[in-house]
Amino acid sequence: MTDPGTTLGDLIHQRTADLTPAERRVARTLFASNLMAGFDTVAGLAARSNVSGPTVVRFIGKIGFAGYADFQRALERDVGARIDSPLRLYGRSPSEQRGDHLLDIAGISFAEGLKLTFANLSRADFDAVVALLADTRRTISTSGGRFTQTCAELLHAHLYQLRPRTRLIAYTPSGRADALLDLSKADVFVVFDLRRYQKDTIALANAARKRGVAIVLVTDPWLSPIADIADHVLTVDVEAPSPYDSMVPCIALIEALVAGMVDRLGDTSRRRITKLERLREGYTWDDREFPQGSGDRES
Amino acid sequence: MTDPGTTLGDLIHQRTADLTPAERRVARTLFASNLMAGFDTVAGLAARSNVSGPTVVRFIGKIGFAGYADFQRALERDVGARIDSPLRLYGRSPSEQRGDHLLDIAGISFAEGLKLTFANLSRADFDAVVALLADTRRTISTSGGRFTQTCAELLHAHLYQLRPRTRLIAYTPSGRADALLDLSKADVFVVFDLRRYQKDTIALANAARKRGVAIVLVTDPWLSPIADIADHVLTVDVEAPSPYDSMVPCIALIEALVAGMVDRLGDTSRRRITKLERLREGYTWDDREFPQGSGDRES
DNA sequence: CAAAAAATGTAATAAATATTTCATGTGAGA
DNA sequence: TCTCACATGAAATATTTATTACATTTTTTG
Repeated sequence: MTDPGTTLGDLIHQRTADLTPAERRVARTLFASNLMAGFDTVAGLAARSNVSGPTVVRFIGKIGFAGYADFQRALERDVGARIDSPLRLYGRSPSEQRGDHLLDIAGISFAEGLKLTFANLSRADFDAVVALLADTRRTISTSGGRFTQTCAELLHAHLYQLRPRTRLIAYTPSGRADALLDLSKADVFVVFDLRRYQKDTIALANAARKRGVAIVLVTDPWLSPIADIADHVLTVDVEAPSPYDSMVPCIALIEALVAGMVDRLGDTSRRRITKLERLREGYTWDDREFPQGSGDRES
Repeated sequence: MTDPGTTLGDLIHQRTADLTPAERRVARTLFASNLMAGFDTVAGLAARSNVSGPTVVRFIGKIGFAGYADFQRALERDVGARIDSPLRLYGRSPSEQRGDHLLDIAGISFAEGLKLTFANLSRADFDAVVALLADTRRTISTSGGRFTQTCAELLHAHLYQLRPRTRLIAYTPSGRADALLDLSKADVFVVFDLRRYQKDTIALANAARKRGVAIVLVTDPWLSPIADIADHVLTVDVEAPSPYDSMVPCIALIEALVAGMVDRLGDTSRRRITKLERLREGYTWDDREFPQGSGDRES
């Protein structure tokens, strides 16, 4: 059965490559429910995933189980290992808000989210993406959704500092349409898609795929449908101490990618940065009356 | 089905009095396994409890479920709500145990920076700022520098969701000039200025001061000159595992402020969010086919 | 653009499961 | 000791469920 030390989630992640699109949808619903959907019947899981029963069965077979019952038994052990102790479960009172100021709670929460995110990021994918981004012959296009456009902009700003041939796809229907025209096979398309996944972003990614570009997806652990067609998927946590999702881990990932690129590009990028700053000194409208600024990055 | 707020465990405990000895054994088996045994079949649970199938069925009926299937669905939700962070934490294939990958170093570094930032933030200033931002009679203007404009945009996007009268000052000379015209005494001006401090941002803040607005400054521990004239100063760390400064703690602070506002505004903001989402449903071209996401925020 | 291969769903089937019925066992009170 | 109410399980049954075989659709490839 499963190796000791390997969780069911890992197991599924490992075999993701061999899965067909419909089967991947099953994997997605599983992840989206913390695997809880696996306790449903075959038909139930199939319905939730918008696939047929046999697809679920084939999926279970592919990830290495003899049958659905076998899978459920493994699931029971897997989930059992991760559930809180009974004392915690039934002992906690509703108003057990240990902790004082919101800032204390938020600080811990953010820090934990970050650690989790970075611990679970695939090293292989991360390195591969850094390599892609550091390949200065390719053009890098970045894009995001309503909120995550911010992330795309930040990544673009950094990339722009480090290398030529970077492009930010404007978050407008026409901007996105135009972008498609220019995509060619040697390009890289970095797309941010956190829940709730936007249909138009998915459509954009699909169109990009057809043009043969390499697709890098940054998404949450529930996995955007774009994961099906992406060459590399990087997942970031979105848990936050508020009803909203957090972009903190996503921003951290972006900065980590940039750090990786700096390592890799070394002098090449350093020279470019210097050049850029010279240009800015001469041409920008700001900083003109106060020309003392000379550091790496400005705010 | 189960009452909201009552866990399955509580439910069983409540009905314990009505149970026969054999049925109580079933309850014991369930508790002994953190309810996990409930995912077994009727026959399986019966065997584990040393009772017969019918006893299990009668037990399920007594605690208020229509049938075993009904019980299992409830169990799924109950356990799912309490399970530890999904698949992570233990995950990761054996070969990639934490080591010296950039991601390991970056993860720790970011987490530490966050903890430090939040530990050192002034509680008083934080609360005061939340109060200011939650005062819906005032108009809130946000602005930033070349890089930190991103932060201003993010804060603006959140504020806009939560309350009326918010304004993002465009990062252009004319945009900033125009902004000054509209600033009045009852306004709040939130400005981001991380090193290296931009002269034009400082000038903008000075002009705003003259008009009598309340100034909230977010800066790094070295303090932008704006600190001298600001009403409230919030400092965030900028250390990063790269030659660049990090915006991660700054983003986290923004999200914490938003969390504070949600607490404070409560229903008022909730109603606004609902209204906004209704409007969007009617008018946007995206998101129509993917309504499954349950998160409040979209990407 | 056609042919081949792959993916996926439909329908049939076999297995298992939950549930009901009913007989047996157990203990309390006359 | 008898009886009655209740608890419990064995066996039968009706239902649900997983699985297989096959047909249809979609995608890939030459």
